[in-house]
Amino acid sequence: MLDIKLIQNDFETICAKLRKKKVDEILLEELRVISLELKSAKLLLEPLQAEQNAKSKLFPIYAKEGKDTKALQAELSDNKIKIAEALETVRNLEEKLEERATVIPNTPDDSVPLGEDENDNVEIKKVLTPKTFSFTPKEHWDLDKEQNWIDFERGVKLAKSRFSVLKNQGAKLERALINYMLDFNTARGFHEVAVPYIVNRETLMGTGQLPKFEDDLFKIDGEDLFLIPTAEVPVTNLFRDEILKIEELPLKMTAYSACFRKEAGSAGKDTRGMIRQHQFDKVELVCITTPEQSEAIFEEMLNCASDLLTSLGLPHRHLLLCGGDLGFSAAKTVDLEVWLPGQNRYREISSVSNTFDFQARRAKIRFKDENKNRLAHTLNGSSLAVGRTLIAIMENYQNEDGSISIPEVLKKYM
RNA sequence: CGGGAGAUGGCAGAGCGGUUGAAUGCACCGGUCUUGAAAACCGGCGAGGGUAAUACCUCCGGGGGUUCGAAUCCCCCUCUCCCGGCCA
Repeated sequence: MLDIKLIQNDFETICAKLRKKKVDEILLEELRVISLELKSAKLLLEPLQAEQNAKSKLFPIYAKEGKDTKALQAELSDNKIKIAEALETVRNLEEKLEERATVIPNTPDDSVPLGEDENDNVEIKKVLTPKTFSFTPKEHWDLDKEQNWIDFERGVKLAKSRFSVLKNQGAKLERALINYMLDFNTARGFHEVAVPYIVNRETLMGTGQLPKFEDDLFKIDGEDLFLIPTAEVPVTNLFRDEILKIEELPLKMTAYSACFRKEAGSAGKDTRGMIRQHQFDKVELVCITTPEQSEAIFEEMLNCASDLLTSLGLPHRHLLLCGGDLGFSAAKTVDLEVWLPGQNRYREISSVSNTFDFQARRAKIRFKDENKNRLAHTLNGSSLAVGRTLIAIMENYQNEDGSISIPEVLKKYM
């Protein structure tokens, strides 16, 4: 959530920043007006409450002195009605403010380039050169005809489209990748956690998926519970409503989880193969830091994911997302795109984001700094999307006879 | 899913209608003492809003109600624990 004080005191700056994310200024102006109305409504309410509190305390004193309380009681009964009215106004405004503030995205960092969509993202660097094949490399679904690692048809039978089944070496490679990734991350000081795949509304509010993106989530029928779209949600919320000790920071965590996404709005996109599924595996990095540390930790997370790809021998590039392509909660995001020789293009395989204090404000994740409670910074990044890594290995490690080699680092996991 | 008990500050745990935002203990922070540490003693120590700083307001699981006044009384919900059933 945005800092309402900034809306009140530095409106122009917020507007300028959110222009990068194409947020309608009218929404912000509305927010500003409501917040000011709320402020004055409270100024009306609080003296009434103060009076009620002070005068109510007179009753035991009057009783001791044997004084009559009739008049006082009448006066306070009257005041009570005024309080109820003023309170009603305050509550309505609070509700309105909450409703509007929670759907405004995070402000982009100054380093975020201007741009409309993914075409305006800025390539920072390429890592590893794609190898040249002496034959025409196949796409993973063609390779699979030979390998029989992925069963697309029966995935659909069991659930619906965009579900698949892994078999044989495919299933084993998936498992090997998860273990390898977790080991890689823990060697770099990230602590492993295993979290629930089903979370409540508050948790999803905390990281920003709700209230705005409910349609993208699988909801449990009859309960106010949802399947997680990423481990970022439960892991970040581990510290919701907590005040951490500054010495504990940065908190560096890594978690494997299955992820569930409705992929609403991506009809017709990536319908072939295993690129875009309703259920996929991912190993995630989540950090909670002080504002002072967050920039450095962001680089550390990015390097971790990039080095992981390098260690697997997978060529990739770093893309700095432009304002138009930034996610709701992110202030800054670098995507990692892996080279897929079969598709002859780079495809997203990781996304590392710094949300600054946006999620921390929503989730009330603070730390104590010299007796003061300050909002923490939260960061998240994939390291990596497992299914896409599997595909990348298939396509990059394919041989002319249709067989697939296993990357050296994974051999001991197979 | 059935029967019982409960939810209070970082933890433990009082309070059960009136200067109680909350006793006490532990933990924590500062000080005295000590070569240093421990012990002992003194002081501080929940969160959010508001203010230049005070005042002041809100919060005792969540929501509603009774009252001049609620942590305390009533209703609903959620969660936790114990007993039984079911089950990885």
